[in-house]
Amino acid sequence: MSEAGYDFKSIEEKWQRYWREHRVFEAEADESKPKYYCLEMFPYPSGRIHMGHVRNYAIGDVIARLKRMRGFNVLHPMGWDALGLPAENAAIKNKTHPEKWTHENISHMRAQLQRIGFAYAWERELATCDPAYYRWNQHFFIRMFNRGLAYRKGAQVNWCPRCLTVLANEQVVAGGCWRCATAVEQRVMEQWFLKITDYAEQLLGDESLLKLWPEHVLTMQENWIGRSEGARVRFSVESIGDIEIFTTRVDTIYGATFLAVSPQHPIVAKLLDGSPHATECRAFIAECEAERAQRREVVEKRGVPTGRDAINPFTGRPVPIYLANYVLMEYGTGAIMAVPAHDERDHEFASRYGLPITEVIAPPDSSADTNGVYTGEGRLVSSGPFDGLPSQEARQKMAAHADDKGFGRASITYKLRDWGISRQRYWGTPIPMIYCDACGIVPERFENLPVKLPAGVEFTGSGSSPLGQVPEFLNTTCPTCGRAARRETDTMDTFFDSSWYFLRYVSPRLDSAPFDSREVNYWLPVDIYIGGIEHAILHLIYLRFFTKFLRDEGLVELSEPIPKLLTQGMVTLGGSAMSKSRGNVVDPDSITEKYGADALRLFILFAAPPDKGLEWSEHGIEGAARFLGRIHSFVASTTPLFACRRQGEWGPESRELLRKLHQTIKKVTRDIESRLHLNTAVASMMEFLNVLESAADRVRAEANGASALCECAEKLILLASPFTPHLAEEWWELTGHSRCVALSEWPAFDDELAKEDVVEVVVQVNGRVRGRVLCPHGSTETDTFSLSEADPKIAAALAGKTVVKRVYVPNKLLNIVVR
RNA sequence: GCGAAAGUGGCGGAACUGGCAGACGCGCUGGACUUAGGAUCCAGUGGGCAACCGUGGGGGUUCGAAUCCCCCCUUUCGCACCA
Repeated sequence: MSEAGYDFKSIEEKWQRYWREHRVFEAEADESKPKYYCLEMFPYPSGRIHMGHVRNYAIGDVIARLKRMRGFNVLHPMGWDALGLPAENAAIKNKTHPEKWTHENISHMRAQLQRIGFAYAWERELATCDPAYYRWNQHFFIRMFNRGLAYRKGAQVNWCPRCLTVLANEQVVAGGCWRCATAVEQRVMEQWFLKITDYAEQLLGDESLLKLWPEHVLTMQENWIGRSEGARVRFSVESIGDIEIFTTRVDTIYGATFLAVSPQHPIVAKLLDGSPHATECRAFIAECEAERAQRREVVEKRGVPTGRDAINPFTGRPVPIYLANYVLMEYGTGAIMAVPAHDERDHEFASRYGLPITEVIAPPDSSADTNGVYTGEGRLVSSGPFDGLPSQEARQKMAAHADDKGFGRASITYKLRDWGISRQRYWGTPIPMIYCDACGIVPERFENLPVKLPAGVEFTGSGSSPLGQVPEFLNTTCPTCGRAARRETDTMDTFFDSSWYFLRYVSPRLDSAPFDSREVNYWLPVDIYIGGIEHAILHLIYLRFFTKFLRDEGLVELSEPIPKLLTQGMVTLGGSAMSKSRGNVVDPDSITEKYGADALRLFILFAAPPDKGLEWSEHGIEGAARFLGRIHSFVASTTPLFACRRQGEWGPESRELLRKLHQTIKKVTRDIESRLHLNTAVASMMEFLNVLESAADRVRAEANGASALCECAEKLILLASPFTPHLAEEWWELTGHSRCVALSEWPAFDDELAKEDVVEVVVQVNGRVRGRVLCPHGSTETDTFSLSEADPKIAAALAGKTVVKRVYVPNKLLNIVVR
């Protein structure tokens, strides 16, 4: 026996074995039953399970277990996001192969998860590093290539000098690598990209199908996609050509007093050719490059004149062209029209260099203090034929005008860029492309997949792609012409792997296809997806994109795979995230060792609602263990009574207790199923136990009291079972049940039984509580008022006053307004 | 700077649609049992002697506000020259 008063260790082992041997949580498609697909984000096998995982998976486990007891055919799988950098870094450091390191971590972490008793369909476990899995990554990649969705281009990329690889824009956080925070450099490399931008509009539009996603996640995605409506307009430059700009405020174009071009803009070379300012410009470009390489934060706006002018097609007048460090090559067209009177950035630049500021928008409220810049809307002035138009109308007319005259058009621009997936690393999915001198870039044949990662690789960390150093891998023959050819040596971003794993779970061992469509049609969509908020943009945009691609390929019927999302909050200790560097990590194993898995699960669910942050507390878990000990004692004391059979009516004490029981069943059910407030579900079970304990002696003393106590014990065990499954099984068995509790039916609540016959109505006088009266349920306002007048305290508050008004909320409150 | 969310006892948090603020747990105080108690059980626990006062601060709407509206402060998280 332990401190807890029950031998959790052997109880946990016993039931974990039982569940495994009886395949209790394995899932089979069954058209005769409604399905429920409960999914949690699979972990990266870093080595150990941490508290964030425990919380994430405990939340999912309660939901999955409850749904099973509610009669659903539940799919609740688990797997491993098993490719990625840390394995390779460990390989360099420890001279172990990434595969070995990964598999050892998986074994350890699987055992940890099993010790916490999560109800997973383990037979469906998958790992993305398995060639049988990543084969389908390659398959999908080739289909994307064939569809024109995967393409190669030389691009300026984010390069992490520490991880020695390229990072997607999404993986650059505040100028640093998302994994190691090393300052990211810019390099130009040939890369594979996926045309996620083709789906920008759908990704936005289909947000309407995601009503059960947290609002802020959708907002983050919208901001990330960054749709802007505006216009593109071409300014001509004598003997050079056109410079196209993008603007959302074409209504201010008459106020454009200069053009600002990114130093990286391809036209710069032509602009400088023969320009007297070429030397200064080149120096400026070099400076900007140096600054960008260092990723210096918020630089002041600077620039140099190119000595050339461009013609504003609306006014026909020339404006000087500047190179400016605040114009991004990656967004829009890499060039802007600068309107200092109506844009703060342009204003700052113009003020610095003494450029003219021409006001063309009159604010609706002329008294508005604009500090020299008015960025709002208004009526156009000094804008030729467009004078007097309101901004919005002017934008339409001016875009149409540009279109008519052939120098521009209305246009939509997105912040979202194509997804760069090439990684110069070993431990990822090989990109299944072949370079043939005769045929060019050719995909591997489908029947030759998977292109497997070669075994004999040296992990030196020296920089270039490890796969390029393996001749047996690198050298191949062209699938088209049969001549000698070279393989692509880059591997895929691991977000590719996790973009479709939820589909693989439905048929994880299938060899002939990535997934069985019948199974997909049965199990999908995912009914609830639970994971960390940190994936709000990356993973959760990619998997939406991927699903739309698969739909367009005819492989799935869905547009959105996950209609309901729960983002759980972080687990903190001392107010900050647990991390090795801070030295504030609490290891789940040490907790299960000391208090048991059930206490750990219960506490982590009780301490805060799932979507909020959770502050870890060792004291808190003691409270959870105490609660379990009390149920254990109660169950033990009730066990001998289970032979009793009820005869006749419940006694008054029993009736009262059963009322509380049914109120509790109602609340627990609702809190889990509709509100996802698992913390209050636990609280109401605790509340019920408090009532149960204090009433037990009185109840037992009356007729049928023993039956009432048995009823309470039985239902309480069922309610607790999703939270503390091992003890619940043990109690269930102790009280004489043969079928395991995990497969038992969730208790139904009886509204009639739950209803109070007598309610306490709060009586206020002028909004202040002056007393409480006991009334029969459903009493009228008049009856309640009469009762109130009889109460001495209330009567005192009413004495000498005139009742002006009464507000009555049946069964709850009576407010008497007096003067 | 922009955007979003949140501020409730000593602490984590409850209060679902505007209707008893502080459920439940931790901690604390006192007591019981005990060789012992960091076990268990019982009682108490927002502040104030009271009337009363209390949900970050100030206004407002309402019979009634933690909840709705306006202004301010603080914290957290996103985005951060996106034209």
